[in-house]
Amino acid sequence: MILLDIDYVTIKEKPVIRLFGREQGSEDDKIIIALDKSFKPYIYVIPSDLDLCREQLQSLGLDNIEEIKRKDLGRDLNVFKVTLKHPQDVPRLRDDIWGLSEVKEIREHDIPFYRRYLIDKGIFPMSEIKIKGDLIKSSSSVFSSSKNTQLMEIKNPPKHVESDFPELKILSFDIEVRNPDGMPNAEKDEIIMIGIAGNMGLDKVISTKGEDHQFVEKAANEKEILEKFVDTIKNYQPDLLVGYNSDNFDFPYIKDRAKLLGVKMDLGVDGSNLKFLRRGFANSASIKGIIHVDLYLVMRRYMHLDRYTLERVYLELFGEQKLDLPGDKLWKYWDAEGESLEKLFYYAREDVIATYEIGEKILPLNLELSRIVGQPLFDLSRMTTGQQVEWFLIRKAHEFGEIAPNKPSHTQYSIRRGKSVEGGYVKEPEKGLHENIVQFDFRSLYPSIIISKNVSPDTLTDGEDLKVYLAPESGYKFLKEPRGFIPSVIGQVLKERSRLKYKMRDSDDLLEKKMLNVQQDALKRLANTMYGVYGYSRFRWYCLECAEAITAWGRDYIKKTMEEAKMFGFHSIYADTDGFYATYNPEYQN
DNA sequence: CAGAAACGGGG
DNA sequence: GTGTACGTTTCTG
Repeated sequence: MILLDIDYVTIKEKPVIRLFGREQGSEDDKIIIALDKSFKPYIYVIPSDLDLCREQLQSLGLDNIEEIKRKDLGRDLNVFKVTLKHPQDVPRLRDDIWGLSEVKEIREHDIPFYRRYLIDKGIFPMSEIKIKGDLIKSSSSVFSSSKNTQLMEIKNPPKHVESDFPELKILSFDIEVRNPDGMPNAEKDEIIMIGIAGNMGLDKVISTKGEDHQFVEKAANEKEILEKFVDTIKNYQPDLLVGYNSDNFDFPYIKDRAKLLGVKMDLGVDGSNLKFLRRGFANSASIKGIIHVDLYLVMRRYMHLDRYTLERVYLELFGEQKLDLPGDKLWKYWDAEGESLEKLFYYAREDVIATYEIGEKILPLNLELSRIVGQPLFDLSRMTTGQQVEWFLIRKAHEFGEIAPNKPSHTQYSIRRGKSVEGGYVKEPEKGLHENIVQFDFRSLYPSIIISKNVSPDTLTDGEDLKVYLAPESGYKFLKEPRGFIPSVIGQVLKERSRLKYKMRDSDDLLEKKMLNVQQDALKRLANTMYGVYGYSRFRWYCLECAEAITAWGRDYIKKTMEEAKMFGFHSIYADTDGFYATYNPEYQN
C-alpha cells in the first residue's frame, strides 16, 4: 500500500502505531488502516559513569536499559538506550532523568513517536510499503467509516518497496461567506458557497442559491451545504485535500459554522472529526487518513513574491489573470442576484479550480520531498526548508549510527540569533549598457565547498593536525579525514541527483522524464539548503564556524576566478556569490 | 532606539 | 502530543 499518514493511539495504556494507506487494486481502491502494537518509545542517555548511571536509572523504575555503541559527532560513545512504555513517559520522566548526577545528556527525547517509527523502520511516506498481518474487526478507538476501509494488525515489520510516483486522488475546496461588516465572523456570517474540484472530473459549487445552474449543486440551507461538503469528501475518498489558507481560514470557519448548525465533521477515514493541531503561532487542520495541504504555506516557501494572494500566485505560476472580486463587496453580488450572482458563482468556481491547479503544479515536488525526507506530507508541507533538512539528517544520523544533537535551548537560541555570517562576495554592477557579455557561474558552489573541504561540525578542529583544510580569512580548520557527517550526506544527495539526471537524459518517456526532473530538483533543493542551515539558529547541527568558512571559501573562489579571467581578457562588471558577468576584450589580455 | 505588537492569507 | 513556535515590519513608550 501507499503510506499516506501515520499516528498513534493508546489502547489499554499501550501505544499503537496506525499506518494509513491506500491499496490500488484492480476493481476497487481500498483504504487500509494498519496497527502496529510492537513499537516502543526510547531515548538515549549519555552517562558519566556507566554503572552508577545504570543504578540511578533503575532507581527511577526504569528497567529496560540497553548499553549500546553510537557515535556523537563522529566520536565513539557508549550510551544507554532507555525504552519506555508510553511516548508520554518521555516528557514525564525527562526532568527526573536529567536530574540524575551521572546523566551527562539525554538525546533524541523530542522526536515524535510516529516519526521515530518511520525512521527506525526505514519506511517512507508517499511510498509503497509491504505489510503482513491479520484482518481485524473495528474497535472503539479505531473504527472504519466506510465499506472499503480495511483494518489490520501488523505481524511483521513493514518493509519499504521501491516505487514510482503514486497516483493520488486530489480534491481542492474553497468557501465563500456573506460578510457585510468587515472580515467574516463565524458567529454571524453564513457560508454561502463551497467550491470543490478534483482530478476525476469533479468540479462544482455547493450553494443555497443557483437552482438549475450548470455547476451549482443547490442546497436547501447552510446546514445542507456543510452536509453535502462532508458527503462529497466521504464519497470521493481523496488522498489529498488542498485549500488556500485553509489552515487559518476555511477549515476553522467550517468547523465553527458546523458546530453552530449541528453538523458532524467526521471526515477522518477512521470516522474521527476534523481537528486542529496547535503548531506554534499557527494552527493546522488535520483529517485522519486524508492529507490536508494548505497551499498558501507551501507557495510562500516555493517562490519569492511581494504578496502571496491566490491571484498573485496564480498569475506568477500560469501567467494568467484570474477573475478577482473585491472581498468586502462579495455579499453585494450575492444579494443582488441576477448577473452579479452569476459572477459570484464563476468567481467561486475559478477560485477552487485555481487552487486545484496550483496544487497539481506544486504537489509533485512536495510529494518527492516527503519521500526523501521521510516525513509525512502533512508535516512536510508545513515545515520550513531548514526543518525539512533537519528531519532528513535525523534519519541519516540514525542510518549512520549517530545520535542526533539536541535542539538548542532558549538561551542558546537567543545567543545564536544575535550572530550573523558574512555572505557571498558582491561586486556592484558597473553602470552602463554592456555588450558582448559572458556569464560565468559555479555549479552548486556551497554544496561543493562543503564536500571538497569536508566542512562539518564533526571535522572542525583546533588541533595541531597537519592534515586539515584551512579556511581563508577566519582560519578555521577542518580535518581531511574522516569524512564529516554532513559532507557525506550531501555527497550522497548529489551523487543520487547526478544519477537521476543521466537517467533523465537517456529516457524517451516524457512522463518519466518529468518525474525524474522533479526528483532531481528535490535533491538539488535539499543540497542547497544544507549550507544555509549551518547558520540557522534552531538547527541541531548549527555551526557558525562552518557557515563562515563556507562563505569565506566562496568569496575566495569567485575573486580568484575573476582575477584569472582577467588574464584572459575578461573584465567583470557584476558579481554575486557564485557567479559573475564579464565583458570580453582580447586587447586587455596580457 | 529598543522592545512590543501586528501582520501574513482568507471573505 | 517525545506539545510551546516564524520572520519581518510597524507601532509605542
